[in-house]
Amino acid sequence: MNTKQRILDEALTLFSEKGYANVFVGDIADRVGIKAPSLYKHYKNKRAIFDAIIEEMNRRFEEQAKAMQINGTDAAADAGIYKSLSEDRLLKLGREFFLYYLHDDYNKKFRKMLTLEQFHDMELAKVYSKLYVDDPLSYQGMLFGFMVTAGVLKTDNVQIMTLHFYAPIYYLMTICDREPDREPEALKLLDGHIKQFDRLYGRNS
Amino acid sequence: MNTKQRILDEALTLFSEKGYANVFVGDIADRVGIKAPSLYKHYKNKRAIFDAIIEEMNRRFEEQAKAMQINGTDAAADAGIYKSLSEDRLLKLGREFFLYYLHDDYNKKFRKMLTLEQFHDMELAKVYSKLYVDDPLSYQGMLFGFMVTAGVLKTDNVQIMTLHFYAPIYYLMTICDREPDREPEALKLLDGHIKQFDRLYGRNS
DNA sequence: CGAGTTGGCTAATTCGAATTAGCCAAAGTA
DNA sequence: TACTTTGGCTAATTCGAATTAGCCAACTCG
Repeated sequence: MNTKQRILDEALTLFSEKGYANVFVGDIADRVGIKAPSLYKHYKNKRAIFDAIIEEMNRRFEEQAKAMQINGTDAAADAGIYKSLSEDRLLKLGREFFLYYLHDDYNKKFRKMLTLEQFHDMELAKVYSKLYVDDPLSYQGMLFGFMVTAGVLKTDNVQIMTLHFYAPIYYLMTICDREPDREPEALKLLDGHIKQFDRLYGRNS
Repeated sequence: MNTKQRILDEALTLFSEKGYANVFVGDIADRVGIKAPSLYKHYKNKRAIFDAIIEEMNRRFEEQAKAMQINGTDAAADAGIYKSLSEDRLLKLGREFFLYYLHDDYNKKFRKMLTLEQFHDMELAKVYSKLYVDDPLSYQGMLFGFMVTAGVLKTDNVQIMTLHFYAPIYYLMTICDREPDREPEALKLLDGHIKQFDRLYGRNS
């Protein structure tokens, strides 16, 4: 009954593993448990499946953004919560963020798919940059801005500080996407990174 | 006469732009200025072209590694040169490294191609990680190790410090690969990053 | 010189994958 | 109940792209 959605899910899985061009309509159909021609009852053609995935991601993303904005303004109003930020807490937050993005099935697959398709047209490049480069940076930048105001972090350039926090996380994430075996190693580095970050920028530096 | 090499060059260009699966043998032939079937006088099939590109990269890389090893041991012997490292000099080095990797035609194309193919098999994943993740980190880690010894940089964890230096460079490089228009922005961030890095880890921090 | 090799070409051939045609049963609905 | 829609299937069809066959001119070197 929800075949239409199942098609998107299975297609995303396949696209994220092999890239759009290497996935056959028949592969998707197989995984859904139908025959290739049946798939055309739901989508005009292969490309439409891909486009629907991108659209779904946009939809999900906007929901999430809305939710985060609410959190954000709450947080701004109540800057007090940042004052209590200890190294342990920063560590926990960083790790949670990392593991969520890394393991969340939908995020992981979508990110891998976009990685493989990012050079195909400008629009996809923009989506990639937005989701994995610019938005995380500006969101974290906002949080760090509060923390600087609250005196928990010290810097005269929040943007660069945020880059110093996020770039290693991004770097480690790409490693894990490519070689999942290396996750333990990456997690160890992540901890080292955040601890060191706290030492460099934290209250008592 | 050097058609065989021209094929590799044009194929690399195309693969880096569109990915292996979206490039037709005829496209490559067109750019070389021959007909598709003629191409088979030089390579057994399309895959063999791809493999030859990878092999060539391995060859080039080993040459370069050899050259760097010589430089490396020289440098170790003469640690004095690191003592004179100023912020300006670090900035210049970082920027040169960045721009070289970013613009050097062969590096750029090969990196983009691997980006698109990295999930197709473990071997390619390994090549990617080696070239753009592990080797830069360990090479720069070595240099920074000397600098720490020389007292130019201060840290109790060279590996994390190196991650803090390299991850932003990697992050900015992926932006420029995806959206070349953003290079000016990336260069500004690069400068900010290196200056801040120097302030955080440099002699007078 | 003259046989052989090289590297190009045109004209097939093959083949795999996307898509269409057209049938049918079950579910929904007037 | 009878008509329509939905979503599945099998059997074409189409078509594009990789590869092969087989021809030929130019170069190579004994």
